[in-house]
Amino acid sequence: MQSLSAYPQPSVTIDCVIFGYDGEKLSVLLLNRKEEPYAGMWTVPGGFLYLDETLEESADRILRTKTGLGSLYLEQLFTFGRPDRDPRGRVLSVTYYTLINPEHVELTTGKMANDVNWFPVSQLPALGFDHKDVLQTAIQRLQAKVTYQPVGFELLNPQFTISELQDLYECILNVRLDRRNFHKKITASGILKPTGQKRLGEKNRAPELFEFDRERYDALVKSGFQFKI
Amino acid sequence: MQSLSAYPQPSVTIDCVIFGYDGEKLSVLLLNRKEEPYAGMWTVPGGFLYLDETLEESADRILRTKTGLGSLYLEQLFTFGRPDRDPRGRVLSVTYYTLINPEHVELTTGKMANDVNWFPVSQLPALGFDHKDVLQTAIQRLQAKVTYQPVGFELLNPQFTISELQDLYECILNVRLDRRNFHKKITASGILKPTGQKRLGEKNRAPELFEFDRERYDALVKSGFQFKI
DNA sequence: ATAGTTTGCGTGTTTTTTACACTAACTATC
DNA sequence: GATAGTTAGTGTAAAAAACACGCAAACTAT
Repeated sequence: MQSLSAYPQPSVTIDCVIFGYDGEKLSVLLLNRKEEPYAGMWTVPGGFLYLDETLEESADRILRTKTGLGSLYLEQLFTFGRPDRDPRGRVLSVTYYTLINPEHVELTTGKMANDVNWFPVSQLPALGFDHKDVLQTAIQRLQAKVTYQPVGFELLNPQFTISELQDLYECILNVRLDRRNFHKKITASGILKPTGQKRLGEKNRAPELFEFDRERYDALVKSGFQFKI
Repeated sequence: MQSLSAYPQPSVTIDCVIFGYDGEKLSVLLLNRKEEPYAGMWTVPGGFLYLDETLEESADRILRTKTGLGSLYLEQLFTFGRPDRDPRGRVLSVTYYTLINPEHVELTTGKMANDVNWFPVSQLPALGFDHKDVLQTAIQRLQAKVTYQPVGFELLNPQFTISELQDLYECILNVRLDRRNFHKKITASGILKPTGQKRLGEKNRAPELFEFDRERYDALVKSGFQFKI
């Protein structure tokens, strides 16, 4: 059995695109780099893979260390591998992405970075490495995914109104949807669990509060159901 | 600027799932391994990444060397990275997949393998490494993709009949479609270019021959068109 | 009580999907 | 060269889904 060291070995980083939705706009979490290369520039949080951890474990560790976020549900996005993408040498980047509600988490700037911050996807700063490509790929994937799977519920409070959900969809897809048809479609889909409660206190009719019915959703998926907006 | 060698480096292989459709069934190209680990078992064609080539260039080189196939349109599938997936040590696998017509290509068994052969996806042999997972992921991806993008045309002759196209879709998706509705839908989509010719010689009405109109398809995609079966 | 606002429900219209019938065109055979 | 057998191509009606709205109900502010 031939030894692995007979073959040249690249370095591998795990980079994570964290999308955030604050009720108004879609943002992404970026780190300001303290070290070369690209010191002072912004990048998606990432770090080198250790040899004894899975890709997902690595992503979790890196996010905890650099941003204070942990236990996120991450989905693999793409592996970037242009030979010149890192000036230090050959570095592959296995990327992951997820969606969170920025108001539900607390950020901690790890000691490797100058700063950690949210940027609206419509106003991104200059990015280091090939992270512009990474973000573009992530946004495309998110848009594609959101139309046929109920992602996005993580971004809302556990109890939310249909209008809040609609705002989220409009924001991610960058479209405008008819309020009444959205209401009909989403309630008919069977994945919203009515709580029977209302949100009072606003200066108009109190909307009903719903929860995402994951059990029901999983059951529907099993029997061939396809979520569609 | 810190050196890359401060971090442990895994090995990286590129593995390719080559689907083939011969007019009847969906198959996949497998190699019988000559060397340890998993000598004598079947795996998807793959090899180690060199440091000066892109991931796609690597895939192309590996396929040429091991199967004789070159210049295929490959799409990235997933990166597998369980720490125990290779007994020799930490090896990531960046996987690619594509679809070809086995009758249009000639296979060459590289000197690293005992044999190269097609296997129907419904009758797979025991597979080395985690290639069972790789194939399962690839089939799922292919099925998802084929429903909203016109992949599959590569598997047919440049000129094909609508029935041939339908057979292909039924085979990949493993469903049965109504002949007349399929005909209507696919001709209405505007991505088939009529050739005005017919295929004679069979013992029934001669069907019209079509070509895939890639120009028209690209134009449609640009203006927001979504192909759907 | 009333005005202002947003929610929830209803309804008619258009488009898409589905199911199925029938005729046309080709080959093989007598 | 007529006829049977087979698959190709077209049509059409019903069902379902998508779309475009109207309107009353429910809440707050005044």
